[in-house]
Amino acid sequence: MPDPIVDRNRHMNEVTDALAPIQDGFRAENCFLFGPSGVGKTTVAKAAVRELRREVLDVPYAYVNCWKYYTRNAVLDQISHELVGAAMPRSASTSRLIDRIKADLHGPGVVILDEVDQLRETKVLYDLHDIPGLSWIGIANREVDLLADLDDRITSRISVAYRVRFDTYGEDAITEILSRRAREGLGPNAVDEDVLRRIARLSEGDARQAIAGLRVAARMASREGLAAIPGRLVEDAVADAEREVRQKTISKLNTHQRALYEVLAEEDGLIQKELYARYQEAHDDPVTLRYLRENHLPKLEHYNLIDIEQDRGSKRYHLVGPEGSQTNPSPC
DNA sequence: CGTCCACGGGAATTGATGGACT
DNA sequence: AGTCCATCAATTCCCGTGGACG
Repeated sequence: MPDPIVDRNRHMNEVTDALAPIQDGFRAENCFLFGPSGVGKTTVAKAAVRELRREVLDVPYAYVNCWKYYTRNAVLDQISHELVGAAMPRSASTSRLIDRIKADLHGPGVVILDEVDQLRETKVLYDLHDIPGLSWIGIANREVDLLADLDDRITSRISVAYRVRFDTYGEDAITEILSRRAREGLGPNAVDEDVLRRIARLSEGDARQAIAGLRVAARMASREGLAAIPGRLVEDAVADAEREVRQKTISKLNTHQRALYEVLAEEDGLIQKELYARYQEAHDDPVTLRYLRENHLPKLEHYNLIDIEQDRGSKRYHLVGPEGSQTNPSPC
């Protein structure tokens, strides 16, 4: 993790400003970071908190990924664990968790809510607001998603003083990011500036993807016994990196999601009803359509494994990704 | 219109688990 | 130790809404 974050000074300053009141012992301003993936939102949020903790020792903080912990209870549970570390019996009631956090928190504290737009129960934002001293940094892809979901009662009580927009990284910035990584991880001359630039260009502003590409390229080169990364590996490396990420995602799917995925692998472009019918045959313990719609389908979409095309009254589901993807028959 | 499709709110059910009560 | 109660997450059931289409 590089210390000065490439090209994010302005963003860093805004978040730092939002947190500034903590240095005087007050509650910080809530702030909200949004922008596409791989542009450094999470990195900036964490760095800002780290910097704050350097100034004001022991400011309690917690990091919660709302994609993973999406219920009110799960979020609060996670916070109570991280904020003070004290273990609480699992499955404590929400109100007890809140009391617990209130009791443990003396003075200001910060919570980073990553992927806030994935929260199912936005009420939790209100809960947090109700805890003296606590403030949050919300992270999401698009601003509208969060605001649309909050109901009025909540919106009117919670103020978000800072909204920080992250734009896509340009090629230069990505190249610079890669260059630092390469220098620190691979030595001073392992990679040509030119090669880095090509990796950057292929990863469309997504730093995470670019870094993965660099890693794969380095691995390929060292496997060939080379000290530097030759340009000819770039295309393959980036494609491989994408495939790797994808494969990893697929391996994490549960049986329902996998069944859906496999149905689509056989027959692409089904509408919801058809997809559900096929899924029911493919899975020996199928869940309801309602539930699929609420959970598994959005999940697959979020993982960027499927693509949904609006086709008049219905929706067509497609697999996303490199054509000619080999179906990997290895059972896990 | 009537129908098909999809969406999503909300109530109800089930099962696990921890705590209180006896 | 045994019983009962509360809470939570996961899941299902029921259903009104709304767009598109013939």
